[in-house]
Order: sequence, then C-alpha cells, then structure tokens
Amino acid sequence: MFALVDGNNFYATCETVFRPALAGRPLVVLSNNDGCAVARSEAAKALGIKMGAPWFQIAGLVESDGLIGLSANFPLYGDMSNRMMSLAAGLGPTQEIYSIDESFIGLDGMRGDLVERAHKIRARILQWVGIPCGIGIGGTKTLAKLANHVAKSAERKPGSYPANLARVCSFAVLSADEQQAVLQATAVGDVWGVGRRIGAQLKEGGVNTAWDLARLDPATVRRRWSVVLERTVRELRGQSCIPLEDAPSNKKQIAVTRSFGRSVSELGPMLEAVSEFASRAGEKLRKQGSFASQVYVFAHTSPFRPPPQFSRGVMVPLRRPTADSALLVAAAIAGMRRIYEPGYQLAKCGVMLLDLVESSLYQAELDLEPGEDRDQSHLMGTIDQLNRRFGKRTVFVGSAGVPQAHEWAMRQERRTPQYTTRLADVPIARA
DNA sequence: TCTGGGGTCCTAGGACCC
DNA sequence: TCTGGGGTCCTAGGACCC
Repeated sequence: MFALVDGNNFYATCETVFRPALAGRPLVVLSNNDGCAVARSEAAKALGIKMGAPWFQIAGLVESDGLIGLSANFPLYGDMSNRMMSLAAGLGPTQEIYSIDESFIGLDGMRGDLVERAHKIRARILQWVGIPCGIGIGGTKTLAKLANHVAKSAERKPGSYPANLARVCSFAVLSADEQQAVLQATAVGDVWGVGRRIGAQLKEGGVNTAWDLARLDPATVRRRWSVVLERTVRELRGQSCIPLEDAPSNKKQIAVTRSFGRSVSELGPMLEAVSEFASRAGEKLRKQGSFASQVYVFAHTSPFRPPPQFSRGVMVPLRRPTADSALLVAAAIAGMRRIYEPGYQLAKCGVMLLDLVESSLYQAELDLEPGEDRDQSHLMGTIDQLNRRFGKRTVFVGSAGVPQAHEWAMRQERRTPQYTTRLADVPIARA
C-alpha cells in the first residue's frame, strides 16, 4: 500500500505562508528571468492562466485582475519542502521523496485506520508548515497518484468526485462500484504516465477514461505502445509494478542550463556562461561523490524568434573521469569554442556532465603517473566548504582568457527583480 | 522586447561480431 | 518470390515526469 502526499500549488503556497495577505489572490511564481509561470495559486488558475504561460502574455492581468507575479525563491521552497517531507514521513515506515512537493510513503505493515491517520498528518503539515496537502492512498503508486488527484479535485472542483473524498482519498477503502465510478470520472490524460502524445492516441482509439485504460489488454498495450504504458495498465488494475525507492540514488547525468535575459552574440559572454555552469555542475558532481567522463556543451537561438536559427552541441571527452572544476571548465570552454559561430542571437546554453562514475570505485583503479596530481580534489573540497559557509561564489575557479565568470552570474542575478509586482502594501508575517 | 530547468526510461536502428 | 541467423553494444530521439 502506498500514499502520495503532495503540497498544493507548492511554490505559490510557500510565498503565501510568509505573506498571508496574498491568500486568495491570483498569484504566479515565475521561472528564471521571470520568463513564464511555473506555479499558480487557485485564483490564478481561475483566471485561465496555464502552466508555463509566458509572463509577457499575462502581465496585463496585473492591472485588470490584480494578478501578482513573484520571481522564484528556490532556497525558500527547498527549506519548506524539507519541513513538509519530514512531517509526511510520519505517515508510514518508508518514504520516497519524488519531487520538491511530492513524496510517496510506503504503508506496508501499518495497522489501524489509514484515512484517519492521513487526515491527522495533513492537519499537522498545515498547522506546522502552513502548506495544505492532498493525500492519496492506493495499492500501487499509480493508484495512489490517482487517489491524490481525486483528493485535490474533489476539494477544488465540487462535483468532480464525491465530496467525502476531498483532501484525503483512499482508493483501497472504496467498494468495487465506487472504484469503477472514480476511474470512469477520471480522464485518461490525468493518469500518471499518460502524457499529451499517448493521451491523444488513446482518445483516438476510444480510450477516454482511466477505466477504459485499465480494461485494455496489457500485451496489446505493450505491442502498440511500450512496456511503460503496460505497467501503467497493470498498476491501474492493482498490480504493483513500480517499487518505492526510499534510498535516493545518485544522478546519472548532471545539467546546468539557462536561458539568457537578453540574447547573446559574442563568444566572450558565452565562454563566461559555460565556465560558470561547468563550475556549478562540478559542485553537484562532488556533492554526490561522482566523477564525469564527458562534458556536453550546447547553445541555441530562441525557437520562438524568426530565423536564422542556430542549435549545436558537442561532446567533449575528458582524458579520464574527474570532478576537478578546473578540468570541467576547461572542457566546457573548449566545447563552446568549437560550436560557437558569430552572427546569431543566442538565447540559451548549457553544460551537462555525462557518463558519471562513482569516485571511490574509480579512484581504486587510478594509476597515476609519477608527479601527476590527484585532480586537486582536496582543493575542490575546500572551495565547496567555503562557498557553503560564506555564500555562493565566494571562491571560484578562474580560467586564463575567461576571468569574469562570476561577473556573468552576478549580472544575471541583478537582472532578475525580486518582485515584478509592487508589494509595499502587503505585510510580511512576523513570527 | 519578453516563452524554465532538470531529470528518467525505453526503443529503434545501425555497427559490428562470429 | 526466395538472398543466414543471431547476438551485443551504442546512440539518437521520443515520451514521460515535476
């Protein structure tokens, strides 16, 4: 048995916790460079604002409907997430933190009334952290997800599902008839694992609801689509195929990519950007104790602008796996020099670290030549510690010919205003 | 003028091998 | 008409997730 605990409109709610006057108001949290909406309050959804809506297209709602746009504050959300997760963990013996606002809880071995218990945990999270959650319970992860969808929908859209399933919904305690009714009331596109593409194909074939999907023959689904969708079908039928992953595993690839606030044409700023990204990627790499074998560097123009378009990437193999920022930065710069071409309005670039290996495993077979340095791993650890203690970029790796990597980052940060809407009249909560 | 960032898994098809 | 058969490895791209 699984539960899925999920914070409502997470980023938007986090902001509201610290500014209670925002409650009930249409509010969106904006992505990097205030590009588009990545979270919406209920009132913002009611205005018809879609997930990912570009800010410049909805900015008019500030005047007409009192819409508030806030630049994202990810450290705050991360902190709120930690608090929420530690309380959610009280629901059962195991926990998988699935994303910043969601965790699965393994409920095997739990006795007593799970619905009542879930209501208590939910109330505690609301009281102690200030985040309202939806909790779904089911015999498989997919059913827990679906029950969570029911819990949230029943609360927000009265009439979509029975009212007694609001906030906490356990699929497991429903009768067979009730389960069927819930599945029939759920659009196939709302099932976890069914995206836009496959959702459209299913509907074309007359498969419109979760109930229809559950009734398809798994072998046929595998042939027509894939084992992934076959698993979804089986999970909808109550056969658990996706286990709980309570030990977070290391990333298999690490990426740092950004869109620019303004387009960039010159090589210099591009080199600054990838230097910064490679350095940040290196920090993440060392944090999980891995070495990278390859560095992928890419850049492209905005797909939303008229031609000429440019999109290019290159794989830069490292002489041997490393976590040394100096080597990663050098590889990223070499890659950028290789793909760069003047004459384009570049909108985005990024650095990815690939073919990661566990550093302890690799080091065991390291056979260094006489006098060869061990990748300055001690120095890197010191830099990471200083930056953790005194703030990002207190110490950073410079590169010959590209001395201003941190300047690029600083300009990026300054360009993002903390708030796009004046909040002078909104009081800040005091403890 | 202005359109996010970071992941995972699976599959098909080509290269290569005996 | 029919052109061997089977295996592995790698990669690019698709689809999904939040």
